[in-house]
Amino acid sequence: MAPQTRGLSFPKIVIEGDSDSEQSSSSSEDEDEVQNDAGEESEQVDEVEVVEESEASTSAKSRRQPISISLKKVCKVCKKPGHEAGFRGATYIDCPMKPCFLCKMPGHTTMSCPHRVATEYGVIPAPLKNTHSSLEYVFQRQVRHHIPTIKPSFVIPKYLNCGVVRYHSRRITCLEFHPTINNILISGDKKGQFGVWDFGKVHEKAVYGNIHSCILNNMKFKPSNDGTVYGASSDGTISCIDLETGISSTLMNLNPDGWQGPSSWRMLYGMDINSDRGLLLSADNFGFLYMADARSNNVIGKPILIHKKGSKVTGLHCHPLQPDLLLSCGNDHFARIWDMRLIEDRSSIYNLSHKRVVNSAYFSPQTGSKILTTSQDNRLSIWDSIFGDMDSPSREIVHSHDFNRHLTPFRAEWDPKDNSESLVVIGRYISENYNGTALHPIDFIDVSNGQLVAEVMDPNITTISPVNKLHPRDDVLASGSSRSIFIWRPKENSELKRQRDPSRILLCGKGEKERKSKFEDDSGDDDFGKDTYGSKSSKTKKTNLKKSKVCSSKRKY
DNA sequence: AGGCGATGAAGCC
DNA sequence: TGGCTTCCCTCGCC
Repeated sequence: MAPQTRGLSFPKIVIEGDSDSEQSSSSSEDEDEVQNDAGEESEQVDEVEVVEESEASTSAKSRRQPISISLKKVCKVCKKPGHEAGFRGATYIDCPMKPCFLCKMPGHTTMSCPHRVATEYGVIPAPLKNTHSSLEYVFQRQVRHHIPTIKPSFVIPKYLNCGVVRYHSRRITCLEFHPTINNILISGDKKGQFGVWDFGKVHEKAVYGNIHSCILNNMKFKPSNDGTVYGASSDGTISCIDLETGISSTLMNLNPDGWQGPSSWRMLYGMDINSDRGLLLSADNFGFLYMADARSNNVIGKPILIHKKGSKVTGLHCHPLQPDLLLSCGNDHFARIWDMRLIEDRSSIYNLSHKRVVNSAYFSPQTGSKILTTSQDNRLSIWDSIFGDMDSPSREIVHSHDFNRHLTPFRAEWDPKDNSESLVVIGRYISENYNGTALHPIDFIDVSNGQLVAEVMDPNITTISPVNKLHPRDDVLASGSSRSIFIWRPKENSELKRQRDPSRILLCGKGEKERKSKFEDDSGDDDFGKDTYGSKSSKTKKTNLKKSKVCSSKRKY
């Protein structure tokens, strides 16, 4: 990470001997070092002590002491000696001086975090569901525990079916399934490029690069014409794209005068369509909501301040059944509910408070009675309008998704097919050691009880998958990981041969020809896993490959 | 293979 | 409020 290297790039190096202070401060870990050094005498000579001190004391010490260079290893996180944080093999060791990286509470590290080891993964029980008497407790524990849940088990698309590697030239920022044609997936990236992919035919794909000039934050199909897609971008425009031709027109432009500096450059993030009212809604990085007529494509009215002035509105969602309700979320740590009939500056009817930035907020897809939010405090929150209230979430689920730079923000998404409105998918930031490889799974969580239903991953995909979308009709998951897109299905059986067909994993971008020819060489190989997939080439992961039987190739995704 | 940087928010003064 | 520094598992390029 850049800040780490920056912090250590110009250390003051003190050349000193065994000063009194040094000896007295030596800890048990220093003793370990001594033991190690005893074995390898040559290392002792090369040791360099890295200390942050003033120039004066540095020169004074160097004058006084005979030259003996010693290197004391310090933790790269807290810069203190005695322990080290970082990857050991494929397992990340936390700095014990910092709060837990997962739940943010002090006193333990991620390794021993109760939210990581509990069977009910990361669950904070709903406040209203707590037992109030011992009798109730006995009932809950001994009777209710054995009552099976009355709902069908979830179908999890957990097998990698096909993918396009390096499809986009920058990281994926959004994905949408076509509302009527089953195998069409559209995608947007950080550069503003727009992709259309027929994952049924795998090879049929197109990327259009001249529509937006920077991040394509959100896309929506036009309800009255599913051959048209709207796109909201950080270039401040909403585009109207024809799916067949890739030809687009600009519906809205918030920066008609071009670049006048960062304080005036408007970027559009959240977007949704209210088909009952024929409205296209979008919101910007200064807290304002914009509306346009979805039929005439004309902008309607003035911008309305819906979040803290100057703060980004990260998402918008219209209620699936009640056209008068709108949900928004933003950098002001709130998700807010609005009545479209009365909407004006700061007129929200509910404000759902969070501890950090809210990445997304969605009504449950069928009844809209629940709200799911993803916040950068590493918690998913469920707000239940029937069995709870809007003052506090009816459930919070601790889940690792708090990385806020260099990755597309994580957004927990409902499964639109789940009638119980409880299955949710979200990518995981923190990695786990799976057979010696550090992987970042895509998590399926049952928000009715907080349990982790499934962790979806493939040993060949070592990058984080922040963008995930479940198909509106089929048991299909689309995931966006870095510049690549993957399709997952629930069964291997009949798909097995197809899945192991290398031609179902397309390689694009730089080195495409070379890679393709290599694939052709490999195509005769029965053991697909051995030679057609690869893994990361970083130091930690390379060592892991020795242990991993599957990942033995130099090639990577 | 290692350094670099694109980036965004929090927290401090 | 604004400027500056810091920040724990990125990722791809040079």
